[in-house]
Amino acid sequence: MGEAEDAEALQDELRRLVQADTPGPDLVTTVAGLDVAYDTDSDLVAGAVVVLAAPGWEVIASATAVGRASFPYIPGLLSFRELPPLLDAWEAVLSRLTTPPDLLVCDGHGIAHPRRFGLACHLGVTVDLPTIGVAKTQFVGEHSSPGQRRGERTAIILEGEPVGAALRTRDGVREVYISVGHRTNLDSACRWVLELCPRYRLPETTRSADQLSRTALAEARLAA
DNA sequence: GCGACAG
DNA sequence: ATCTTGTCGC
Repeated sequence: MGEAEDAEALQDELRRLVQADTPGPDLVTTVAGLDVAYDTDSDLVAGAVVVLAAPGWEVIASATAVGRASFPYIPGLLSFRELPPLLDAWEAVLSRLTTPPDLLVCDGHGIAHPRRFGLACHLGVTVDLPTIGVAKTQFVGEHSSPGQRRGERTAIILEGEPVGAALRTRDGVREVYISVGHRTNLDSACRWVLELCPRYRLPETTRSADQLSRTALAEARLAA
């Protein structure tokens, strides 16, 4: 059995641990954003985690982790490539906080995945906190085009099941793709994403984590 | 078999 | 993912 087959089998096992929602009032005061940057001509990777606080989304904590890519990019197995650097950065940022973030926003999909276990699900069951996936491009399923106004959305359907939403975060911009990761629901996910997009198409968490991971990678290249 | 395919 | 600043268009 190859690495890919092992990884797929693990996804089918871990999928059982995904929880649909966290009961109780969904107060969100801090949100984490996570991203990974890759070097063009080496296996250097940099994971970054930023923590933003409502309502202004200022960065209250952040951490990065530089390492070597240990798994290739294979559609459907992205989490096996990105989780190592993300978890390293996650541990670092947790040590700088007194309270864990209320929500983690991932760059990629959650259950909108061939085996219903994308990056957001894998990260969620690993840290056991609410996670959502916010992807810039579609991966699986079909959906109609949502209206051109901010907040409009359509369902992403995979094999007859709703697995996410194509959400317009700003008037007239291309939609983003939202799906549940762990311990949350699609309505809450879309609401949080809209709050995180007061000005741009992508959530402030995504923008901030993306920028931090790139600068961390650039610094690592100089040192190496 | 062929093409598509998150980041 | 990555190559990359200013610039064309609404």
